[in-house]
Amino acid sequence: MQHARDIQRHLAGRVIGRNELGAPVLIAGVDISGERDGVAVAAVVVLRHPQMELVEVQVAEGRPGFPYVPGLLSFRESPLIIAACEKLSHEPDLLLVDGQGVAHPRRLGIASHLGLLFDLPSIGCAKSILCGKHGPLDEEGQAELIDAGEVVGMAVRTKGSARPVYVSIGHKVDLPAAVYWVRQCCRGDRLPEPTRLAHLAAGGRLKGDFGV
DNA sequence: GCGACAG
DNA sequence: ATCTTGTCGC
Repeated sequence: MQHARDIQRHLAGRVIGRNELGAPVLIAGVDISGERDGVAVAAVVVLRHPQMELVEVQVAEGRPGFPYVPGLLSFRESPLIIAACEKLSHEPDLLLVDGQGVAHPRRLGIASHLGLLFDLPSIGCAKSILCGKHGPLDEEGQAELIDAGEVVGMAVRTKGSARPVYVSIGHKVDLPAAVYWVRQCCRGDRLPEPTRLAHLAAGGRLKGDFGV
């Protein structure tokens, strides 16, 4: 599917890497579960900073109309995630995504793609690297993620001695702000609360149901 | 040509 | 993503 890659190269030029994020109050996290009999579940949760209390949860299920292809994740997951987000009654100030932002071969990972579609500040926080490499983490537990000579993200140790997560710009934020907010959202877990809870919700294991 | 490869 | 619990090591 070469066309999908052309779309990414085109949209990448629209990503805003300047920080337009103030102090977000409503932070949304999105994630999608693996298929069950061909059906996947997308979930979006909205938390209120700084208490990180759950404000809203919405889900949407259906058949991913696109296979998993490294680099084309958004074409597989975005439709269901968008369906779930359209049910929200709360408009988030920031979107946290389980996946890469611009730390992507064509600089348009799913976090950037969703940020553009919703015209919302977004941040990508992935559990592993898609492209790029980095040296040892510094005293802050961080190291720049570099691809083709460009700093595309940051490896960030968010908990104890656990392996780092990979933070990158989604849209309308800069890297320092992205790293700052990911750290702000981590509550004793390696992954930020928004995406962690979205993951649980997508798997139908979010305790204390929210009318889902 | 041979690997690497978000979820 | 998924197969899968307790266990070895610092």
